[in-house]
Amino acid sequence: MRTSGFKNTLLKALDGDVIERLRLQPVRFELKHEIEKPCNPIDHLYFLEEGMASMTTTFKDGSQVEVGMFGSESVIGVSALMGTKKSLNRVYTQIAGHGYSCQVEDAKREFRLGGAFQFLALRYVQAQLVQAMQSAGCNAKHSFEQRLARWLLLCADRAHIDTFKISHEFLADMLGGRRPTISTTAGILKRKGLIEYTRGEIRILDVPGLTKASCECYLTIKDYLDNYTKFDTVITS
Amino acid sequence: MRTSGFKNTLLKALDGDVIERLRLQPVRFELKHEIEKPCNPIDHLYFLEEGMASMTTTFKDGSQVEVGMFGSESVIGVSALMGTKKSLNRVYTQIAGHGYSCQVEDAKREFRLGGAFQFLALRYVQAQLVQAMQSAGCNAKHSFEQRLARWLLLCADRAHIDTFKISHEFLADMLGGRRPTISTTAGILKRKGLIEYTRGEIRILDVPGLTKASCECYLTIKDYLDNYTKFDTVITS
DNA sequence: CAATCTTTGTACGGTACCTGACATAACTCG
DNA sequence: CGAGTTATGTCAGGTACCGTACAAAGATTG
Repeated sequence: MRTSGFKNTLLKALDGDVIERLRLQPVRFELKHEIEKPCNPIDHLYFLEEGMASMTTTFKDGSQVEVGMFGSESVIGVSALMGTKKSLNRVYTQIAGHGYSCQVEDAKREFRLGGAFQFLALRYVQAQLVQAMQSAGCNAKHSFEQRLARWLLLCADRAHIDTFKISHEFLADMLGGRRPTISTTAGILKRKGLIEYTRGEIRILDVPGLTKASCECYLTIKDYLDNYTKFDTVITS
Repeated sequence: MRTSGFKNTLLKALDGDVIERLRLQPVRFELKHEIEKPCNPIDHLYFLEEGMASMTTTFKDGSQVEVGMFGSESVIGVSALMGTKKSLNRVYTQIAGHGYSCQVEDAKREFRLGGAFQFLALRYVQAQLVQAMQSAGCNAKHSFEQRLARWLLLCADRAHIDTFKISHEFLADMLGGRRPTISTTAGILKRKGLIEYTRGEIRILDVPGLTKASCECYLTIKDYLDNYTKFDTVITS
């Protein structure tokens, strides 16, 4: 019997000898820690075991919008394997947690072998692309209520928890809206009995209900993130 | 002296022996031809020499939003190299043109060699990701006028032309808006002297002016698409 | 426990875009 | 050249969200 003990989707799928070659180091991720800064060199890849991090695009005026989430299914920094030396976007911890780090050189060496690690890393890049593309469509067409519901559900799935510390202010930033809009929208979901919240903390009460309040984007992204390692994932609508 | 004669960024950058192994076939792309259909198997990669194609996400209600453009800098179907068997999105010709096709098996074989083709394909995937991520942010935060200007400029850059046949109806679909909104917005740009148009045809008159009317997303995406083959591209803001 | 800071509730005028409808103009084909 | 089709102009009422402001309530610090 071989239980690797990892919670991370990628690490779980890799053989012991690959894991050894990656020379992983345990890491803790504190709240609001900036894992990648735009234009800064990427020197480590990170595999989350617990917690959640967001990737955002930042505009010149300082505003930002979320374009992807990282949880225990993710690798942070795969773009380094794609030939990019410097990070394109900001990535930072939304929910504190822990995981493993790996030197870029070790990851690149393993990637070049063309085995399981390459396969999984490429599949994960594809998953990131799906997230970004679906977000692009979603942000153009769906209401705040739908998008807030989508965000809460995806966040809960990434971090495997139903209660998280997050302020309306931050949610507004993630969804590309204003804080008062989030407050009223969250109020609507609360009155519907789908969530409850107090100062700085939100709890999901009714997942099916919230799924119904969200747009199809939630399930599209969830399905892909849950199944991207499988050989021939197809998202059927 | 070695001039390959290709206009496609990737093909131009590849050695003759790689080109031979890819066993390219010339292809014409008719207007509104669907190059990839969602959930359909990908069996060819396409390298555009002239023309422009859009990738869109399609929602259950049939509406769609553009998430990426393909021009002479692109490869269509790279996700097949990332381990995906079936297309995730719709890709179709917006401006008729021509290029080359390549069997997925030939491309995969070449990709596995880990040489220049792999390098360039991976860089291009990264470029697609940048496009999708920037679009996600742009769709959330920028006005229709900015986004329309951005679209026209990117389209002109992809296809290397300043006049193209496209209806307001299609533009509305691309940007995720309604046709009347496009008509009024296009009217504004026309009155500003930045573009002119007649039934089904738009011409860009003033590129710097249109750039000013667009958002920063135009230059961010353009810079990346223009330079993704270079070793250490950094988008500095 | 008072002072301060952070987070949330709420209100209000303004604007961008939607929804739907109808009119007009241009191209296409018989 | 007339009929049908497709593309654009425009309008009017409605809604979602913005921008800003201020008040209230919970947390934190001295």
